[in-house]
Amino acid sequence: MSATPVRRTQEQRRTETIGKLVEATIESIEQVGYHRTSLGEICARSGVSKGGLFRHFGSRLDLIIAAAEEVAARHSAAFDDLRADGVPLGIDDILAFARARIRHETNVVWFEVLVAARTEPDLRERLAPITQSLYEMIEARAVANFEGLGLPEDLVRLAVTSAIHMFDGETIVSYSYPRPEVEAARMKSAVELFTALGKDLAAE
Amino acid sequence: MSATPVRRTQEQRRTETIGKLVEATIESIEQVGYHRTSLGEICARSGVSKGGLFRHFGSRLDLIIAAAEEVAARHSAAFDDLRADGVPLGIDDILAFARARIRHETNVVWFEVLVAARTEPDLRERLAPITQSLYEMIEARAVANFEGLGLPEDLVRLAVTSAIHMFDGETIVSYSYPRPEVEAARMKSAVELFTALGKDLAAE
DNA sequence: CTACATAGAAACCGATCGGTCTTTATCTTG
DNA sequence: CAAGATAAAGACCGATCGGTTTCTATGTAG
Repeated sequence: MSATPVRRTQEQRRTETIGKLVEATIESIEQVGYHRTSLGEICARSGVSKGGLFRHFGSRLDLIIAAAEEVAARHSAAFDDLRADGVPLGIDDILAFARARIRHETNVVWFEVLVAARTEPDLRERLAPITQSLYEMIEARAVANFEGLGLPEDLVRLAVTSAIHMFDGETIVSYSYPRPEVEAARMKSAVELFTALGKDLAAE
Repeated sequence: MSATPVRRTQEQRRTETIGKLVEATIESIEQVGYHRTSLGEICARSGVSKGGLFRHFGSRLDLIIAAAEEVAARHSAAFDDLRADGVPLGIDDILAFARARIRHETNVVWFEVLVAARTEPDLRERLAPITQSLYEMIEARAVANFEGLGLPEDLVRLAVTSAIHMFDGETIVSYSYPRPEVEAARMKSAVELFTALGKDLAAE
């Protein structure tokens, strides 16, 4: 009957179990939403028992926060891949990247948690710094990308967050009312608009 | 001890109770969110018993849908008030109106339900037509407002929905990460951008 | 190998969920 | 008024929730 008598250190067991729990939490929020992501659901998906769960996380909230941090970290990692060569990107590439990340399955975790945070003070308090540092990271990268082109930094920040918000709203609405043609047209227009805007400002 | 022996017709009792239930549902979603809006919560807020609730609504979902429809109807009514005189509005007024409606407390019901719908097929199916007709109403009004200025209808629709999505995303993020100065600057820039865009297109 | 600490399993708990059922109050109809 | 229909109350139900507790398995240190 064997079983798996693979010998692992305590540290290995610990991090592996934590990893399985966080991954299961992300997947569960993706697939069944924030509120149906119960501890039972997470345990079933991860194959970890409640006892195991509570050894590493003091509450459901702790696990949710860990999942949110992991999602933010993945966004960050995607940025690293994007500008690995250090060559500045065009506005079209940036918008395409932002849109793809926002529409990425992992990002629905962000939407779910963000909306839940509105009415859950504990969650909101702990999510706020994560949200803030995620935006700081994004904006800093955008500013760095356009460095030396004479674009006002504030405007770069405003433009990039505005585009993100637009894709956020579009994505959320598209779950219940998808309009692929309109969404494609929006992407096209956004590229044209922001490109023209960039040229105008750089020309000044 | 009296009580309230006010005589009402069955129709009056019916519509009054339904109204109280829908209103309580909207308030509850606003204040405690979609998922904590339980039947117990709704009954407590409305002063109606579970028996009374289930006389008029076959399930929690039915009541949620009724609340969503009411929220959409209120958006519609706000439009009626806005253009009561029939005079076309400027882009600044339109954006201000859109932003105010999206940030209005009642609209959080829409966000909550929209996000919940992603993972609840029953809700999504029934919310889809409501969402669609709400957008059709909004876009039709926008198109009507700019009639005769030579603006392509598709572009008007695209612009208005894009602005809405941008304010949607901004609003949702602002619950956990409010940035009043950035949000004000965004509004200002949006007005300038869309106004310039409108002039360019009308001039063609 | 022993003693101890950490990791993990699983039964268990009170509270709350959406929904049902039985009973009572109120209104309508003749 | 009486008889029937509709409205509303609230006790009740099984399922599930987050969390606790008890107990076992596994790794670590001497």
